[in-house]
Amino acid sequence: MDIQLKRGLLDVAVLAATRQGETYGYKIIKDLAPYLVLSESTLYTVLKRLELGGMLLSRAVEHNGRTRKYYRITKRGLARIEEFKTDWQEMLAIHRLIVSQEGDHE
Amino acid sequence: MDIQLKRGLLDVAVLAATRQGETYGYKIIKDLAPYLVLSESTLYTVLKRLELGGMLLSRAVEHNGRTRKYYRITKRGLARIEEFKTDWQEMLAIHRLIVSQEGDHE
DNA sequence: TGCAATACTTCGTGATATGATGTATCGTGA
DNA sequence: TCACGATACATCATATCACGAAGTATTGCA
Repeated sequence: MDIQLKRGLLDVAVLAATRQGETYGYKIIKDLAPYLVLSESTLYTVLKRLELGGMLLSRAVEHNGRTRKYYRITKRGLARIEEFKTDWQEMLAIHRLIVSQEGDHE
Repeated sequence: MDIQLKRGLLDVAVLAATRQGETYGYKIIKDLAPYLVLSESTLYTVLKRLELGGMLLSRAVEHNGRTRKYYRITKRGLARIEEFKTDWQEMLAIHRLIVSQEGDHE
């Protein structure tokens, strides 16, 4: 689907994926796949951004010889989701504007 | 509201604003203002992009000594709006994922 | 032995929104 | 008359961002 459209949901969708408890990058990709296709480079960029913004906390764990980074959502992360819900109301208004009034012309 | 969220609606909202007949940049800004705040630099960038993509056609008209560019939506522009409606269904699915299942943890 | 899956990282690129700035006219109020 | 806001469009520099490509390293299966 349209990249631009996806952009607004990306961060929040990743945050939502961490709500059920600690999880890690590769698993998030698999979990979100049915809803949202995102590449590894994109996801890890998002995770870094969210951690820098204080919305996620990470913890490195040795797993089968590889490092796995577990992420946990913070209060600020949860607040970000709430903020999204408000923004979504505005999105709905704009969406109505776009799909409505089709019979107005001709 | 969140810039990233707005991005996906920008082009389509501008297209929708041209559906009621020929209109011009400055008027589009005023018309969309209640729903979507966009600066002049953003709007004219969008208009140029849409025209390059064959979704809008422009016509320069002398008006009070200044040039005014009137825009008209094309078939491709209308198709773009239809495409958006499909994408929106996917958006709704992701939105449900984000706002739902809140009771799943703790 | 080779390939796919798992798991994370870095780099370069292209797309994009926006503020700042510029050009030009008209009407209004001090 | 002079400054300012509204009208109207354009360009440039900047910062953000999604993503493909490529790299590193292990496990397990054909």
